[in-house]
Amino acid sequence: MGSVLRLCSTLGLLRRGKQVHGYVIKTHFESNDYVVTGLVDTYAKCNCIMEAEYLFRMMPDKKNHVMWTAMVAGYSQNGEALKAMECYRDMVVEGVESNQFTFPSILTACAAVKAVDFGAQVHGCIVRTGFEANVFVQSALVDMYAKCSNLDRAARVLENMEVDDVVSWNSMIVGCVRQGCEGKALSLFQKMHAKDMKMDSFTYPSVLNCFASMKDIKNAMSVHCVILKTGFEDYKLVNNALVDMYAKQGSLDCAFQVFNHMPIKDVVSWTSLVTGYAHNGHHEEALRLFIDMRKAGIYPDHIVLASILSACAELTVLEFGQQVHANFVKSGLKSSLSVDNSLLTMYAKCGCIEDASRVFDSMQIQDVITWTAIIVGYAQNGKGKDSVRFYEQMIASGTKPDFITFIGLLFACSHAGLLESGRSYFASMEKDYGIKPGAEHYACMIDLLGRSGKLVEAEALLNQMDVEPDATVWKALLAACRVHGNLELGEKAAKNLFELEPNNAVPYIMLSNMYSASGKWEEAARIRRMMKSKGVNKEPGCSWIEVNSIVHSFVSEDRGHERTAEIYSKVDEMTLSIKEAGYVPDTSFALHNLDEKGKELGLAYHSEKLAVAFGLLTVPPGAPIRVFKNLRVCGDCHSAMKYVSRAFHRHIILRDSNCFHHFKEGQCSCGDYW
DNA sequence: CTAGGGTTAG
Repeated sequence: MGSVLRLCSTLGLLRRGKQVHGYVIKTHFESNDYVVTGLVDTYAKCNCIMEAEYLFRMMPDKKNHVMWTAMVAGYSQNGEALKAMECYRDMVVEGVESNQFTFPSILTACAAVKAVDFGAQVHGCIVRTGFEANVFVQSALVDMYAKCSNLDRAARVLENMEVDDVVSWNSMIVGCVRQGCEGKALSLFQKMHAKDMKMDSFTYPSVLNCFASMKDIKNAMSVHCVILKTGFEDYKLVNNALVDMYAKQGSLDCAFQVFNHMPIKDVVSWTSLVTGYAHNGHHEEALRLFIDMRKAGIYPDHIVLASILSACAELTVLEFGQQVHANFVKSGLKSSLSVDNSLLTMYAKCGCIEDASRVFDSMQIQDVITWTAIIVGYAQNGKGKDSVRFYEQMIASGTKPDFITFIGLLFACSHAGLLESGRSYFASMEKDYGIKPGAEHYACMIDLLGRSGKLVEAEALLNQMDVEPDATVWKALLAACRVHGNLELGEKAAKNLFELEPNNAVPYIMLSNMYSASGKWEEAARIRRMMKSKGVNKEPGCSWIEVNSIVHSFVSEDRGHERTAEIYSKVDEMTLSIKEAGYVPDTSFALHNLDEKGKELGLAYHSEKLAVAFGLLTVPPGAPIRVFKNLRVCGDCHSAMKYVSRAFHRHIILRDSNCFHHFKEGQCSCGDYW
């Protein structure tokens, strides 16, 4: 019976194991130590930890050390590290001695939950009982220390080993990679070669992972050759690591090639490709691959869901994201921090701050990413004061803010015009949390100071930066100069932008407009000519709206849509009724070389107005109209939208290149400052 | 009768 059970446990044969269990009961062997140990082990290996636990507990008080070990191992192998530790503790309390089988199991459990203190105590017992020469015990120690970020102690155990054990070396390499010590990992791998150690199918995934984070394509390709030569190309995990490594390098063709040659692909293979495409900016392709994965019958896991939701967030495709959310709920997968964080971000980026907030409220635990996401989300949606409220809650909850949190927080302060809070948070980040401000933080501060009319202070802050000002910093300064009519400083900012972003038309247009506004027509024309001669083109303004999963896009005075006639008469109806309510077209946003009537006509059919009119025609009453624009919304359109939201009792959400505008009952969430 | 290591996200 013992050998049959051994076979069942090794092969994971649950049904045959249950048959043996029935036979054990029939033949009254249910109190035989050897037999019950075998059953405990079989059930544990078949992921039936409850049954294993039941049999273990039903045994009379005195259980031998082998059965205890089987139970500890069972918990550990079923991902119940804490229970494994509890069980081991009970074993020690009962006075049962551990052996060379017990220690590796309990150390694995410690490694899984990074319980380095518990692990170190076990290490003490190992030394006391003389098991430290056992190679299984040693490798488990190396792995435990490495996983608990204690590379030094791991290395010490490794160095004291008498044999060159590939398992221990593999563990050490993985530990180094996870700690960001890729160089150490690589030199270990080279040492393995020098020692002529036999690599196995576990070595390659770790080493490839190392090359992936080092972006070392040359070495990676030669290892790929070795893999082919030594016959390791049939291992799924090796191939998954290859796909991931090539995808992370941006060599999507190579990644795809390896992927296509794999006879069996699992969710990890697909995820590596999906994230590879997403990271290289091909978000649509990532969504398409996700659909292909589902068609291939692969069920998504938490990781692929988190990636796909962040692709949805990047593309602001709300309906796709909602479907992914719905499928996640239906799938019965347990909710997880990473998926919830991605859902939260997706909703916030799509302008659904209420849904983002609902996700936040539903979460059992929040980490720094959660808090940062909600802070940024509220700020992007024009509710900077709520962001600040969440930041204070975060601090009260004991979560430490990081570099990114402060970008979100300062962004919130600047968009809400919270000058004093912004100043004090900016000072606090280095003083209280030791985080050195980066260009991103300075850009927010300069934006905040600029909006508050403190141009002198903004310039002073720029001059005292200890990091090189990047384009975002100069853009913030330029925007401030435009609002406050400071030509001289504006020229300086624009000139820096011409160099940093030579293909960006925005600084040319802004500077030219600033010249026009102060009557310097010659200068304005000169900038336009300069722009033309450098071949820089203004990106055409474009707005779009998603209705029933179809995207309808419009440019200014667009007549290409099949319902053009209806759309234009809706725009005219819109204009007429908001004029009655007091709207006056702001012709300062129109072209200069037209008379008043011509200017007004030029404004009337801007892309965002066409998209909103289409929304009024197609989106059911009561539902919000969500429009996206590639550029900043024009001032006249912004004013018109406020009136439309009141006259038509509609919540209009317009996401432009800068932020979300929530128009409701004649008001905009941005407070008219954007 | 009982034991150790690998790949995917943010």
